[in-house]
Amino acid sequence: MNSFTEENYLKAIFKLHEADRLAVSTNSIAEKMNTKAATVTDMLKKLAAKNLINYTRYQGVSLTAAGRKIALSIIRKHRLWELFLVEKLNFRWNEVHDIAEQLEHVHSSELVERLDKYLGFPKHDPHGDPIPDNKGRMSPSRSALLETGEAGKKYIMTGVADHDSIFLEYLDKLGFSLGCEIKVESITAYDRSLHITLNRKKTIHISNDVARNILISQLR
Amino acid sequence: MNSFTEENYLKAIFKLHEADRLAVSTNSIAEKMNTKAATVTDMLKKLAAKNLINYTRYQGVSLTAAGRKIALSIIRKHRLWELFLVEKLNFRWNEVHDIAEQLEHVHSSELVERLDKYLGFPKHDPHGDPIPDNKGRMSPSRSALLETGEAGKKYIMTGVADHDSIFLEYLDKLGFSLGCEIKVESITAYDRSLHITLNRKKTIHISNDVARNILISQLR
DNA sequence: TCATCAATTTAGATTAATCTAAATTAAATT
DNA sequence: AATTTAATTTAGATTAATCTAAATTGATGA
Repeated sequence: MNSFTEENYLKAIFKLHEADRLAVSTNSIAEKMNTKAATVTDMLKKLAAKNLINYTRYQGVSLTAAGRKIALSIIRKHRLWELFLVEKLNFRWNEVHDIAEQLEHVHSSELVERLDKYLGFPKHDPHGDPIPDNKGRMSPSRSALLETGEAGKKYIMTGVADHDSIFLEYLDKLGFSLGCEIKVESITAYDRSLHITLNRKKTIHISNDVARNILISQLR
Repeated sequence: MNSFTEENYLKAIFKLHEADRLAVSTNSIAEKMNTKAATVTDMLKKLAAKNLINYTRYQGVSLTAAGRKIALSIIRKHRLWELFLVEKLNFRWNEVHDIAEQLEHVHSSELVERLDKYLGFPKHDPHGDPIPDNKGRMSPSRSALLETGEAGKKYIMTGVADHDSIFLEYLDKLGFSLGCEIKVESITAYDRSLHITLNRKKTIHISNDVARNILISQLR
């Protein structure tokens, strides 16, 4: 069995690799995990000894098949628990991350499968992120960002790129929610801020910073 | 915040004190926690330094109000999660203990309160044990043991004294379940084994070992 | 009362995860 | 190619939880 810490390192490496498809550096892991590079090096040696990562000094790391499998199972649990918290216990989408960080480390494959069934074998979590199935497969979720939207066109919100609670709460307040319709009315050339209409009801103005963190798919 | 380990020690001390109302000995804790006495001594010093237990060398320990509060909150979480697993995820009563041992250490009072509400503010877990409320209050559960039952009388099963999975599975197979009606038909003087009828349907024979681990209340 | 024994504690190590500071290496710049 | 710089690793400590073995203490019973 692997410790919580090991599981968290594997998850971090998976996510960093997902973000930019390169070999993952020691420093980037240290930043993500909120520790020091020296600590990361020690852990990398340990994970390499367990054949969970490919590691050569100074060269960065990648996950082995075994490491990837563990990372995906943690992400699966995290996202299932997040959905449980929102759907069944009525938490809001900005309140569930920290609790799911703990729940994701509960070891019981039976529990995960039953939770999955209880939730109706969902494909996405409350932030629109895909939930891996028990084989580690998940939809690639190649969504576009709202900042690439064109004036006059309509989109559906499919997720967020920033999962920070502050950001999510702000989106809530503005009226955004997963699946809402977003019509781009106009784009300001100067700062790339947008005027948009949400669900044909409410027209608001958002900065490019916000638009860059909202995932959309085209509505035809 | 307290570590999982500290929480487990507090829970163990609470349960040992509950069993026999005496000061709890180092050895009994070691046995319950599956560690060595020396390890326990170290931990007792640590818990005493945090004012969670009253400890004087060679004298055994008791919980302070603060320690008791933590122990009860862990037990509350454990029992709520067990009920969730049985009621919502359809686990059987002998499958939930190990998973609840993990879930009980998830820190989030909001989560516990919402879970409690989701389950309808239950008073008992799947084994008939009382669930402490968020103030730490719980019904004393002063049940009698089936071994004290009298021939010809009827009882309701209210819980079990032994929570071992093997025992629970055996009870299942015999047809016992929480709330079932038990009529004591006869008692064999020699070995104190019992002939009983379950739910007016099925008459079986059980040893005193089994009867000693079933909690009942009189049916009037 | 005093010797004996069982329970408990202390002493000294070990392992996992972390740190700081120093050393090393690879990459970038001149 | 040589030098500088930034990233990474190593060295050496620290803390929490654990262990074994030795020492101590309190209780028991002769």
